[in-house]
Amino acid sequence: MFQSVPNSRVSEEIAEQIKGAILSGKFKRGDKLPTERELVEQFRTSRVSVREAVRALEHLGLVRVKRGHGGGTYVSGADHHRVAESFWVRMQLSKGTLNHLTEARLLLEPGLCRLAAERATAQDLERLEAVVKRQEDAVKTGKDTQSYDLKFHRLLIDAARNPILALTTVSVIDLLVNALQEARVGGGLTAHVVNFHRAIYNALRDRDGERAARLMS
Amino acid sequence: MFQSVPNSRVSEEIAEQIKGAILSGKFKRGDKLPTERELVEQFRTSRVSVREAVRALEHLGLVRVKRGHGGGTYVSGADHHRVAESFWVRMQLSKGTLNHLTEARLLLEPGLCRLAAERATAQDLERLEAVVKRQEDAVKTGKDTQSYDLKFHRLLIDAARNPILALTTVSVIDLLVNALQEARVGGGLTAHVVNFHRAIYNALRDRDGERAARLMS
DNA sequence: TAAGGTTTAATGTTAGACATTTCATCAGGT
DNA sequence: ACCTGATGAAATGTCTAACATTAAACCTTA
Repeated sequence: MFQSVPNSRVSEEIAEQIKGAILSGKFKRGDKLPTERELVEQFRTSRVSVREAVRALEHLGLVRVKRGHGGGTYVSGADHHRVAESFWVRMQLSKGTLNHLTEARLLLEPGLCRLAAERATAQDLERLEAVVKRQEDAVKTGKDTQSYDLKFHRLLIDAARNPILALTTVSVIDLLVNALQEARVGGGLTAHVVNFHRAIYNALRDRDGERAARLMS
Repeated sequence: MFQSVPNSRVSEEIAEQIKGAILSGKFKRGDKLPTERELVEQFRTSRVSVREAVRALEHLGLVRVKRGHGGGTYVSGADHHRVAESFWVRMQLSKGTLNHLTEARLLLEPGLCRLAAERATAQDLERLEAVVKRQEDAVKTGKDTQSYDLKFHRLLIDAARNPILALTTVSVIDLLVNALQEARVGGGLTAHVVNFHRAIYNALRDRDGERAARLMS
């Protein structure tokens, strides 16, 4: 019915403008925004408000702030950590447990498998196979395989080409890995896991989403 | 190997402490935190740092700040809007579309149905049925049904008892509803929808997760 | 050439004043 | 009684200006 009124807080107005500039591509990943002092001049406001706006963008995961010489505000591509933190907080508020995280993962990843089976490009498959291969080597030589494990899941998530599901799933996995590491619950089943990865890769290559999803569970 | 060093920013240290107090239950939903000035005294720091900490909690969705007489910082229960905003930003960064949101919803909700079929309490079922009934009445008298539609989905999500999936799904639905409203894409299928709700309710009552999930798709 | 000190450019922090918003209260007029 | 408007009080919001800290680059010297 009515239009929303302009933001009452100066910093929100500033944040909106900068956010718009980033999302519209005026600033690209890695670019440096003007310094706080320059922004103060451009927006004709105080440093306090500018800093508050920059913080807001930081909390959105849109920028990273570095201090010291050569520091400043840099546009940072895709950072899931803020969302992960929100998830974590929400879980504690709701008396959630690690089981809830696992449950979420178990719901999300098979679905992502189906999507990935449809959408994975040749390059996606290539990368996936490379990781599986390196993981197999690592298993044989008894090296640590967790980093390959994570990389496999990340690649699979990217291959599904859905930014929302990707952000969610990456956050969930990140929390799970952290929490399990905290609890010293080591892998153990490494050899087992790599076989599954190989099988999932094969299913994706054959565009068999159902089989991939089943394996993922 | 080594422990992480304490947060370099004063405000982060403050935010951590307050967050801990809230999560540990020292402050409950609706409680009012001390005023900025009081916090300055307690933490022996400056108002700027305190304000920055409070903003961080605001961005986490943990507190709401009101100005004016009777204003202050209030602990706010469950607010999904910040996560929804993160989702939205990420979608724009990744050139995502509404289809991606729909896709996510289509992946999440059937899964939630399965969980809800297992876990819904008598009270959950009661509330769900009440909403379905009211929606049926609204359809007959030609009234607007969207609020009942939303309520049904919210209740179903809650019944699944998984805070992470709930937060995600509520955010996705919220974005979808907003975006569709923006695009003036009205419902139209209201009568159709309510029949599905009734059928899903029946499936949940019968603890038939599979059937409920299929209907939800 | 490598170690270590110095400069410098940026953000981080502090202090204090003033502006604004919001609610509560009370007075006055209808 | 009841609406209307003026006043006051309590909180956050904003501005200014100085100083602290950090981290990269540069320069000096053994």
